[in-house]
Amino acid sequence: MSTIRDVSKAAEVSIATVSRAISHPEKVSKSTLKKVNAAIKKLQYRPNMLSQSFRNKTANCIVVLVPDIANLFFTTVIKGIEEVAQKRGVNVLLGDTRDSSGRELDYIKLVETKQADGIIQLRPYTKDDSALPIDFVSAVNASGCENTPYPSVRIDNVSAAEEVVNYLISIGHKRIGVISGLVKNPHSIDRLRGYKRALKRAGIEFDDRIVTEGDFSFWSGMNASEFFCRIPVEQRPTAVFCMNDEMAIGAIKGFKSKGVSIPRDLSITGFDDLEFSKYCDPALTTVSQPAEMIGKKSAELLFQIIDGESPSQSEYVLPIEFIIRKSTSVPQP
Amino acid sequence: MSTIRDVSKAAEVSIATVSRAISHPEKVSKSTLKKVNAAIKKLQYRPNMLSQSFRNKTANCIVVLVPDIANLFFTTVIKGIEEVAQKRGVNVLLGDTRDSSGRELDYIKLVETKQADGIIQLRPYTKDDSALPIDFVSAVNASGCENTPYPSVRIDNVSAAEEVVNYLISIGHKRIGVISGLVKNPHSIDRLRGYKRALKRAGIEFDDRIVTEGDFSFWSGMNASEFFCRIPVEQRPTAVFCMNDEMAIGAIKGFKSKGVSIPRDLSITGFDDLEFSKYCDPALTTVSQPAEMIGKKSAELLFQIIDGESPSQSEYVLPIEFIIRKSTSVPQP
DNA sequence: TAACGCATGTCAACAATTCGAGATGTTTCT
DNA sequence: AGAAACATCTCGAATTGTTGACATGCGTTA
Repeated sequence: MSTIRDVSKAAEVSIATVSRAISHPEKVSKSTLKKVNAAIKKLQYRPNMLSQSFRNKTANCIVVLVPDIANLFFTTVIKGIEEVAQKRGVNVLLGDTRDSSGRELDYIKLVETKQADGIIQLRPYTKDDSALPIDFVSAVNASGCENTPYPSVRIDNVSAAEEVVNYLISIGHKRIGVISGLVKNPHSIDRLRGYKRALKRAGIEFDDRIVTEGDFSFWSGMNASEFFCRIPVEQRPTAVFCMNDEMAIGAIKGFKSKGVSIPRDLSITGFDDLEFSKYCDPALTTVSQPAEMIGKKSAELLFQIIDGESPSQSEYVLPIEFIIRKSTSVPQP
Repeated sequence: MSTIRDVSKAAEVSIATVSRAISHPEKVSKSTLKKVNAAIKKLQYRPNMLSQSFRNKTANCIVVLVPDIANLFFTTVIKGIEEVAQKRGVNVLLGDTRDSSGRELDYIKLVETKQADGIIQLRPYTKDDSALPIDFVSAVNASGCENTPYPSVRIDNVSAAEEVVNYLISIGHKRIGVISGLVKNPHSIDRLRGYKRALKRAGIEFDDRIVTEGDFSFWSGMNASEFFCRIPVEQRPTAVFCMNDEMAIGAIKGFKSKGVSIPRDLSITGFDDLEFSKYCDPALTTVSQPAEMIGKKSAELLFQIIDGESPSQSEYVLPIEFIIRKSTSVPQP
């Protein structure tokens, strides 16, 4: 492989001139530029980015920590991140952590050892979170929750959940069940708070007997439907607030197989607005997150931090959209 | 951030000794090793990998070109790749190409500019494929097709398809339809060849009126079911060979909604064995690819190439498993 | 002719590794 | 005992590809 030295020889100029011809062509006379370009072409020269990075003390690479790379919501966020990174000529290294903090630490090591310039963490930060020693690295949290101790871009989970439940109440529901994610998960905590807030506002008492825990998966949604079917009809909720779309879709499938008609007998709402959610039967009423925008904003924020600019805001709360489709209706009398 | 120089000062030894203490501790006396480690700890020293990579002329990083990062089959292959790479201390950069050759070229540039040491391409190679100028970079093709002009790890699509169709014939089917992927796709081409080979062996004539083109998506499978329903019953196939699971599941959904019972009225087979395929109703008869093994093998192969060893084999064809579940049965008389 | 601008060249710096050489200590042989 | 041979450990210096600060040389203009 040819180096800048070979080019300088072939073009009969100094190394510095070649370097300038590449990165600051305006500082080089047209005739030399021509010579240099000809030599570059002839030798098929490609600047060694490794050396460049080394010299400039930046890796031109950021890491995105993804808990689950197959999750469609994340891939959309990543798309937003990549768009911004690409404009800057920065590579995006996807770190599939599979919810393992060991793997997460491995990726953080990349930043500590200068192989990457910063990190975007795509998971909610929990209070006792030791995984990310952020003091030494540039990091941004995307699609997390309140109280993240470092810069973040997210939605207001509390208000979003509240809006959903407010809607259910407004169309006449009084007993509203919940299929929660894992109860320790910050998203679950925030969304449950929103749920409670809406109840309180309407003067409905919270009843933990119609709240069940899932794990955000399709199957846990299906299981949860059994939980509700075991409740005597008169005590059974007329609507169920699911903390994500996957569980909502699982629940719909479960209820349908037990002869519960959605939305006639039971209204169901989701959270996330997956691609599939508008096609399922019935189309799901849900909360749409601005996933791509979350990605873009968090990348922009990270680059500000890497550049050493103190960002004007260190917490961006982006607006959500509540989408009413066919899985909700007024309760049967 | 502290450098090796700071450590050498703190430990009162030379830089060379610190370097050895880290990478060849057995060559350093115990007393110096102690001093050095103490200094490293005190200064929180982390070796600058960028500098290391630069010196060693390797980036310790490989790129995996993925057409669609949300595809479960690919994520399993990636898991296999990551496992092997991790053992070697090499990072895996996921390049989501979204089937754009422009993006693919961007990632190849990483190898040309030494930011990565090699590439694993996760898509079938087509004849007129200009995207990967492999002459200059270490590259391996994974889960592609026959006639890939550079080292590859794959299954035998032709034989796999043949095995499926042989089975359908063996249980009594004589008219077997096809839901193909895009007809120019090498996978479609190979699988269709296997289909034809099985027909020929059984003395059944090929009939292109019961072959329809999809695009490997759920929706195209559903559409295809309409295509078959429009065929008069007596000319309609008794079994349909789908070129992947997604389309098979779409087709099952489509047929069921039109009152066609699977497998009583019609047998359906898939290809890939997605996680979901054993849970769908009826559970799908399909071809299981050794996805994780494909990942592992291709990573091992790539590392051999990077190390300059000429691999003993440049084409690995891994065995598949044909899994008979509930979506196939003997045809109705 | 001094001052200036422009194009180009020289050289140091970046952080780590590695080779050859030197220093020190240990064993073996006469 | 003294010297030679050897082993072990450590160090200095060169090396890697690129960049940017500074220097140089040349022609133009005040």
